[in-house]
Formats: sequence, structure tokens, C-alpha cells
Amino acid sequence: MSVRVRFAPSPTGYLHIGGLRTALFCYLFARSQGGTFLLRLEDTDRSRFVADAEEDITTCLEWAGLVIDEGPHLGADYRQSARTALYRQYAKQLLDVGRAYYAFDTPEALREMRGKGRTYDRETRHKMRNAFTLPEHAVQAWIVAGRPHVVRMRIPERNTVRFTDAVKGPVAFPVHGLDDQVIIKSDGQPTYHLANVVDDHLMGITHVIRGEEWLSSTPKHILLYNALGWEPPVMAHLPLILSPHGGKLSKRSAARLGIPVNVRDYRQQGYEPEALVNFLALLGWHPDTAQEVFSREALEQAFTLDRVAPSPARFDLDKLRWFNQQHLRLLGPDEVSRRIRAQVQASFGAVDPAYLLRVLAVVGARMVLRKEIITTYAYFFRDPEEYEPRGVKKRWKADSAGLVRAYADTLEQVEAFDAGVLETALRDLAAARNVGAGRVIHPVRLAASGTTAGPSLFEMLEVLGRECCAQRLRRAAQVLGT
RNA sequence: GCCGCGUUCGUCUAGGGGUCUAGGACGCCGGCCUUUCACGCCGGUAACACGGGUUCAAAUCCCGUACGCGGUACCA
Repeated sequence: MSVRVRFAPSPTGYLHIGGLRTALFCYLFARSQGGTFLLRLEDTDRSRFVADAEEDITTCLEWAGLVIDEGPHLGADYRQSARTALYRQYAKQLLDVGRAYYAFDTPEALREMRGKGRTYDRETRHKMRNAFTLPEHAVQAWIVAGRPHVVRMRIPERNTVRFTDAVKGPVAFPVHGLDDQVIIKSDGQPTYHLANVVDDHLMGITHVIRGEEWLSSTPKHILLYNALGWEPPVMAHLPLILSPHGGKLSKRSAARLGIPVNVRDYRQQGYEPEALVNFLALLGWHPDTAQEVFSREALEQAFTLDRVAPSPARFDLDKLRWFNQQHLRLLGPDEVSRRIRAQVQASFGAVDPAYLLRVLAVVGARMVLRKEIITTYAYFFRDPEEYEPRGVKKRWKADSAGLVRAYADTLEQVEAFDAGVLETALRDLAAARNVGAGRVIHPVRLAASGTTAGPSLFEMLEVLGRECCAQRLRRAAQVLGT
């Protein structure tokens, strides 16, 4: 049977980084098996529905390079809100075979019961208002009369549900700890528990891969499969992603640590999707080699469920940044320039593509984030607005202005404006003035870029060009003085 | 509270009875390269949660404890 895996988010907000990780593992497993990856929207909670969430989810998955084979945006009938009749049909089936029952309890009655520390289990259900405690004609009459009611699944009396999770291994849940979960809400919508079982079965899902927060409710799902006479799919529960300090990676804690929570924020902050994917894949999964840097295609090849770790992993922004640097290099100057061009133009106006490429060639290996081109390396596109005060203090000596002016003269006269020639010229100048080369190099860098750090000075000057360099050197000599 | 899952360097992890004086990566710290900052290279720091078993032998198997995380909804 061919493998079919679904990513089934709830459109209650923008795609979360943890959601992307789940989607990625689903996707990688599907691809590694030559299977199908589908997207299904679990929008049965109308009160939490967010209108633009679905678009954000598909956009972000696409950005990350996770190609969806089947999904609502491709015309498939995969929005649960549009499948209500289906769930009701199977709820009816469960009702008919006695594995589900009607219940009429008010929210107040439920709250009161829970206040006593009870759950809606095989004991409590005989004290509530439902098909167990009401005569059948009353149940029918109330339903006909439109009295609010839900359908609950009837958890069997005694049993232990066992299954082998593809990540966690053998798991056992005594059934007496489970409550009679609502499967059809009073608004007629199914709960997640019913809907996901029905859909996974109908859609031919072979492997349910989802976050660990679902592990506890899996026994209920297995019971539902059994009651419906269906074979449950393989279950695989992924460890959660924790914040760097160990807690839940909540919006607030993440924000405090500078960690974006929504996938769109990574995109907006200029992380490369390849890097994010690589980082996320290694958060909880490890190949059987020492390889760390993977393209998406390589991950698709190497991924296996049995090498997913069972324990939760903490988010490490430094490691993400390292992956980003690695992938920036892998991408190469052509691709990076394509990705960054729009931002460069927005910041500095029209830029010659060939020039951008030369800047990238000089700066490439030291970039962690592509946006550094318009921040750290802005001086390649416009004159420095100021000279780093600490650098000036350290490098700008009494003789600097004179040396910089002299070097500007040289630059204007030199025949070929390339790094080799520029270096020779500078060293000659230093020798002629009887000073160390550093005495010239540092002030020149400061004058040309405004900072003390950067690529090889002479390559930098070559890229900047003759006029630009001469002008910046003279201006600095004038501004910084003496 | 109850149920479930987990626990190897600061972090991600390898390892699944002897090859472990526990390996790799990120980070951090040194050094080399370089009269800048990086890159690169070399080196260093640093971990089997604890207690009992089982075994000739345990990071690896079993039990318990602690801690962490998840669940305990007419949310997913």
C-alpha cells in the first residue's frame, strides 16, 4: 500500500514553527517512501477560526519547499467544516452499535461535576443527563424538540489500549483513565477526535505523524477505529520543541529571547528556507552518519522515522544561524543575489546586478543572514554616514589624514584598479613614509567603509572603484582631520 | 491529584550489554593564518539525573525516586 501522510493544522492562527516541524517530518517521511503528502484543515472550532490562517499555512509550506500533493487549495475536499454530514453519519453508526450515546448536560452541570474532580467516565455517566439515565422516549423527544445535546463516545468498561508508536515504541493506556469524549458538539460539528479518525480512514492515511501533545488522546482514537471496524494507521508522535530554557515555546517567552514563533517571521527576517528546514530536521532527528548540512532533497532521501528521538528538544537560535550561514554558501552568489536583489533595491535604489555579484563574492563567506548586505555592508551601496567612534579612537592617528590623502592621490593615478596593484601601492606608500603598512591600512578601511571590520581591504577597494574610493578617502581625511 | 511520555557535554545529538579513558555538531576558550573582522585549520572546556537490582561485565536491561514535558474541554 502506498504511503499517505497528512499534515492537519487547525487554522486558528499563523503557522507556528512547531507546526512547520511537524509538517516537515510528515513531508520527509512521505517523500522518503515515495508516498503522498496531503494538507487537511481541521477547522471544526468555529470560535477560534482565523480567516487568513489557511493562506498563511499554504504560503509558508510552499516557502519552505514542502510540496503539497493534495489539499484544499488544490481543489480537494479537505476542509473539515465542509464535511460535517460525513462525521454525523459515522457518529450515527457509533450510536447504532452502542459505542456512543446522547448527552444533554448543561455547561454548568459539567463544571460542577469537574469541580468535584470527576471526569465523565463510566461511573459518572450514570449520574448525568444522558441516554443512560433518561428513558429512551425522553431522549428522542428532547432531540426532536431541538434541545441542545452532544454525542459522546462510550469508553468500554475495562481494557488497556496498547499500540506501538513508531517513535515512542510500545505504549499502554488503561482505559479507565479515559473520559467519554464528546464526538459531536452541540453545534453539530465533530470534535477533533471523531473528525481526524474519520478523515484519516477515508483519506487512506497510512501514517499519522503529529506532535506529542496528541499521544494521550490516541487511545480514544484507537477505540474509535475499532468501534467503526477500521484498521488504525501507524501512529508516530514527535517530541515537542521547547524554548531554550526548557518551557513551552510560547509567543511571549520566544519573543523575549528574540526567537520568532511564526514561520512568516523567519521569512520576513530573511532566514533561508533551506536553513530552517535543515535546522528543524535535525531537531529531533539524526541520520546514521555524521552529516549535518543537508539539502531538502538529501533529507528526503535520508529520513527515517526510527531515527526520530523520543525526547523533546530545545530551540537553539545560534545553531539556526550557523545553518543559515552554511546554506548561504551552498546557495552560491547567483542565487543569493537573486534572493536579495529586491531588498537591496528597496534600500539603495537601482543596483547593477553585476556589482551586487561582486559585492557578494567579497563578502559571501562572512555573511550569516542575507540582510547583512543592506545593514553591515551598506557601505558598498552608499557612502558611510559616520565613522565608528571606537575605530576612530583606536586607528585614526595624527598622521592618518596625511597618509589617507596621499593614498587617495595614488588611487587616482594607479594604472589598473585591482586588489594586487592597490596593495603594492599601499605598501610602497607606507615604506616611503617610513611607517608600518597597518598605519595606512586601518585608516583607509575606516575612511572607505566607516568601520574597522570587513573583507580584505584591497578587494573591498577594488569593488568600490576608483572614484568612490578617492572621494571617500578625501572626505574622511577632511571630516576626521589633522 | 491522576494518566502517559521522557532524562548522555550549556544546546542538538551518536551510542542500545564488553570496541566508551563516551564520538560528532553548535556555542564558548586558546592557537595558527591575517597588520581588520570573518572564513579555514589545529587544540581545549564540558555529559551518561539519582538509588537499587540483573550480569563475569551496564550509558546501554529491570525496578524505584527525582526532575522535565504532555494530557486530563462541547480547543485543536
